[in-house]
Amino acid sequence: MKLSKTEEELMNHLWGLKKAFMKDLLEEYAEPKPAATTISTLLKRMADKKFVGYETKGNMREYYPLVSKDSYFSNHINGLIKNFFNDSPGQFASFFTKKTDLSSAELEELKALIEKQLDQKK
Amino acid sequence: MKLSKTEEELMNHLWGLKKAFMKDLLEEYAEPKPAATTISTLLKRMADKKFVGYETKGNMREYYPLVSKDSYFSNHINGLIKNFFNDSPGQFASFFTKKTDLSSAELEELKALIEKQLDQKK
DNA sequence: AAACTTATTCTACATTTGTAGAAGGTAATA
DNA sequence: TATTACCTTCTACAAATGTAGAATAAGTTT
Repeated sequence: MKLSKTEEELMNHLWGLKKAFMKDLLEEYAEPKPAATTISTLLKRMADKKFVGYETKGNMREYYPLVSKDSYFSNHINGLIKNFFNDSPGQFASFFTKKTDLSSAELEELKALIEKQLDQKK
Repeated sequence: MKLSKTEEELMNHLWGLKKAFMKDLLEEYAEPKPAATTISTLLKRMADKKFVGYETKGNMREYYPLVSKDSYFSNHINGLIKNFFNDSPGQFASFFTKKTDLSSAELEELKALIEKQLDQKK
């Protein structure tokens, strides 16, 4: 099961807030905000799909993610890589660094990260 | 406008072949292959969306991509980055290298690539 | 207790997506 | 030229998606 595009957007807000009432989530949206019922519908669908859980507090619910952003993304990206880059993360990585505009600072940071990973491999 | 998941899959085959008749595309699929009409429907929708063009040859068409895989992906990835990583490619990159399992060789390659990019920035 | 606020569920509906049969066209072939 | 092989378009339809009004429920305030 997967989230749709708009559900992903909402999920992302929820990841940011960690825990939130419907009202809080609605606030995250830029104008023009969607109708509150729209958010509710999405939350219900996401709860049905087991992507969010909630605790009932009075007449409302405090929602929280049931999957971490990290694990959600690993799948997501791996699917992408599988589909478009012959299942080769390396191919994807090189495409990525070539096609996105990273600043020098970001490149340095990334380089350091890679060196650290190389170290750990030994 | 965007391609749907299945359209993307078909597009990916087309990128691989560069030019192809419906028959050729159908062959790319693993068993159980979809119905030929299904592929035709998708091709028509993709043509309507201006993602593929074609040359008529007799009673059939030779299809070809109207957008390169590279540019399609830049958008795709940038959307992803915008949505989930605060619009920060660096954040995404570090997430990526941490979460995917790159081999030492791939890491080395990536490091070299980054160094080259750093050089060019000067 | 009445009125108000706010959230949730039900219902609804237009679009998009995934699939494919039926019908109709052209080129090659028997 | 009748048949065969393919292809494309038309039509269809179920499921998923994007949105949101109406109805309902439960605290909150007056």
